[in-house]
This record gives sequence, C-alpha cells and structure tokens, in this order.
Amino acid sequence: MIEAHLMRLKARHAIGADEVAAIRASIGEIRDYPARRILVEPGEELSFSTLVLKGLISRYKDLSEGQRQVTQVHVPGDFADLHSFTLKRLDHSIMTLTPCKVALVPHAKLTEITERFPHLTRVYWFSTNLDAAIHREWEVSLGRRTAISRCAHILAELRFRLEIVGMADKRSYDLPISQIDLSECLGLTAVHVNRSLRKLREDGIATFRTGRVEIQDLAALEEVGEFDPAYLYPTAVPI
Amino acid sequence: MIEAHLMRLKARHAIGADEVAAIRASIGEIRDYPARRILVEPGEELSFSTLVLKGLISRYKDLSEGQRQVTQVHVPGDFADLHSFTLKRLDHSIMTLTPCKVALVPHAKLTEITERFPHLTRVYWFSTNLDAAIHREWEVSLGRRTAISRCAHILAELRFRLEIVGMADKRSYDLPISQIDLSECLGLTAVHVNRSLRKLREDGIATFRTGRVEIQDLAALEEVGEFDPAYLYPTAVPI
DNA sequence: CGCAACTTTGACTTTACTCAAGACGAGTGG
DNA sequence: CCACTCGTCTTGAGTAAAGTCAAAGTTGCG
Repeated sequence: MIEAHLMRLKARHAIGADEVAAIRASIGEIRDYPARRILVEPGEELSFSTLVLKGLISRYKDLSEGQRQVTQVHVPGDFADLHSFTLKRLDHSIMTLTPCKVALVPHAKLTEITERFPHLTRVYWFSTNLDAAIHREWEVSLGRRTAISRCAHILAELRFRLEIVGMADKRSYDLPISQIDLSECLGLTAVHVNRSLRKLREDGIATFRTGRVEIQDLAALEEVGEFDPAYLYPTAVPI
Repeated sequence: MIEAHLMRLKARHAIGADEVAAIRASIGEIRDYPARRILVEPGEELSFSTLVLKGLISRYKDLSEGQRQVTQVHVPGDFADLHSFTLKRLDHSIMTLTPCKVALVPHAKLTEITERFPHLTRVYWFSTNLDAAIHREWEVSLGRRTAISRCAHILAELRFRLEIVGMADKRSYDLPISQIDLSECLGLTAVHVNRSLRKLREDGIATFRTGRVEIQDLAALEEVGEFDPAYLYPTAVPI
C-alpha cells in the first residue's frame, strides 16, 4: 500500500525496520477521491497530512482575475502536504488532478515520530526540503526559461520523479492531465503550451497526447529543458 | 547578537527558556562578509548552517546563458540555509547582497536539537516550511503577475518581513540592493524593472531609490502586488 | 577629478497573450 | 448505431507585454 512511499524514502536514506514500523503505524484512514476534488482550502486547520498512494495531486493558488498558478505536482509516494504538520493552515489549495487513493497520517502520529524517532524526523524534514528544492527549480523555469524549455523541463522532471517510484522508464509514462493543467503549472496560456508541445513533437523530442508522454529523444528533452536532476537529490547524504 | 532570530521565532511560537539556551549554545563562529561574497556553491558539502545577523543574503541559480534567477532573499533573523542541515549539498548558490554579519551553526548542534528538543525541532522545521511558502508565493509572482505587480509584491513582502524583526515601518525601510538584483528576483530585465518602478513612483505608490524604499501609499502597494501576508504566517498555530 | 557601476530613456524586436473558430474524442441518450 | 454535447485540442490573425540594443545621465568612491 505505501510501498511507493518507502521506495521514495529508501532511494535517498537508509530506513531502519523500526522506522518502517513507525511509518506503517502512522497510517490512518485510506480514502479514494475522484479527479478534480479539492482536498484542502487555504486557511483551514488540518490535523493530518495526506500521503499519495495512487494518482496525481496538485497544489495551487488562485489570483483575483481567475488566474491559477500550480506550485507543485505530487506523484505516488509523495506527501501532498507534509508541511501542514508544522504550518497547520496552508497558504494554498490542494486538489486531485486524477482519481486518487490517499492515506491520511494524523499529525499526532507525526508529533510522536518527532519525539521518538529523531532520524526519521530528519528524513521527513528532508522530504519537505526536497519539496522546496522543486519549488526553487520551478521559480527558475517560471522566471527565466522560454515556453518550450519550460514544457521540456516539466516533462523531464515528472519522468524522473515517476521513475523513482517505478512508474516511468526512459521512453514513456502516463500523465493523464490536460494541457490546461500543464499551462497552470508553467505560467503560460493553454494555447501557448499547445504550440510549444507541437514544436517538441515536430522536433522529434517528445509527444504528449491522450494522457501519455512518449519520449523520442530523452537527451534532447533534458537539454532543451536544461534539466539537471541534482535538485531532486537522487543520491542524498546520510543525516 | 541573535536577537532578530529569536524575535522571528517568538513572533510565531512560544519558545521556552531551555530552548533559547539550546539555540544560544548552538551558535558557533561569527563572521563578517563584504557585499557580493559567494558563501555557498552548488554541490559542496556543508557541515553548518548560516544564520543572518546583519545584511541581506540571496539564494540563486544561474542558467547556461548567463541568466540568473534569485529564488529567495534572506533578512536578519533568517537562516540562509537551514535546509542544508538535511540536504547537505545545495542545489543553488548563496551570496551576500550587502555587507553581512552571520553566525555559523554546526549541523552537529542541530542534530543534537533533533535528539533532545522535539518542540524546537518542529519550530525549525516550520521555519524551512515557511521558506517554502515564500518560494510558492514567488512562483505565483513569476508565473502570473505583471511586472508592476511583481515589483509591488516584493517591496511589500520585504517590508513585512523586515518589520517583524524591527527593521521597517509602514512608511519606509532600507533596501541597499540594485535594480539589477531586483530584476534577478523578479524574472524580468533590469530595464523593465526600472520602467515598472517609475510607474509605481509616478502613481504615488512607492519610491525605490539609493538603497531605500519610501512608501507613499502602503494600501495601494499591497493591492497592486496582490499582497496578502497569510503566506508569511504572522500568526502561527502552536506545534 | 575620473572611473565604474548603475540608472534612465528611446527605438525597435520578440515572445507570449487574446480572441475566435473549427476539429476531435469520449461519453450519453435516443 | 448514430447524433449530440462538452471539454479539450488545434490553428490563425492580431495585440500587448516584456526583451534587446544603444546611448546618455547619475552616483559613489578611490
């Protein structure tokens, strides 16, 4: 059930048997949600964090003019809001992008982990710091990369993150979201994303169609997106 | 010496006398740096975190074409890289923007805090999650706000953050950085930042000149920047 | 004083946005 | 089985925002 989550943690740190047991003991209710279900509204007080078991979840902020900026996309194995453990009230919304299965982890259990498992605490702290590293890379995309480069970058990033949990390989992966969703991640209009994706397709680099990404030339994709996976910490230092 | 830091923590959480003592005990070497000194290069292994006592520090990433995106600016009282405690190697650079005084906090001391002070651990964890909240707000600026709105937003954000540590009021504050630095935060060219600042000045909202921000109309500044301080968690929930 | 870095402004270019219309595709009901 | 619908995708034409290039003005500092 939480294998993807353990996979994600173990990809970076040595997790002891007692820690795995503590993680399993922290899992509460399992829930299924349809696509586009809002899970968290800004400001509401939370008493649990949501672990993604299946599906894709986005965090986003809406502006006055109806514009939306997605600040992060979560894949299976990720916590969608481990940061809510310390923040309690979030500054953004959380929504499913696809049908999802999630596990609720009560904050009380996380508090217990901070009291009894300092190393696991540091591993979970690392996890929120990794989220922040992804935010930083997105800031770079939004601030400095061209539309085509942003598109290539996100396709490369999601491929890499999904590969860690065994849901992507070098050639393709499922990404059952719309170009509109993608445009909200990239700070572009859907029309412009469409044109940029066409360019990637015409250049023989990658194709995004009917919920699936087919990569013809991964090296080119990562080069166009200036994608360097270092910020995803594929190999972490023991803590 | 670390009063601004304690001020920043106490603005959000109750910090016990034993915790204050643990914080003071964690402070190592004090260092002074000139402006524009690079403190951390991407990938180098760190054994301490840097606490800002005086001055401004930026975190940034450089792209191949010589473009730079600043991902965060730190004010006195902030850790510039508390996240390096768990990440060890950073995905970005850290540089002083102005002459700075900093305190080095060995990671070993932070590890000790995670072993002996679970509540203080959660407070520091909160602190890195607050950094991530700022990253998210910057993603929104970079992705969706116009140039003028971005300029107004950052001036409002820095005012608010500096006020928390007693270095700004409603009317003005020192910001001894160049328009070039600002443009690297905002994902704009320096020329365009210059034009946007002129617009803010001509509209009687705010003036940024010779290292100082003078605010004629704070309400208008925050409205143009769509600035809502909720993401800075001025009032946090106990953890 | 004189240099260097930064600021300011103008003229022009590029990138991305807006608006609009037609095509496509999955799911629905007759 | 087919027409219909809704949301999404695609493309074209025109517009707006921000970038580029260049030059002059300003400021701080040695």
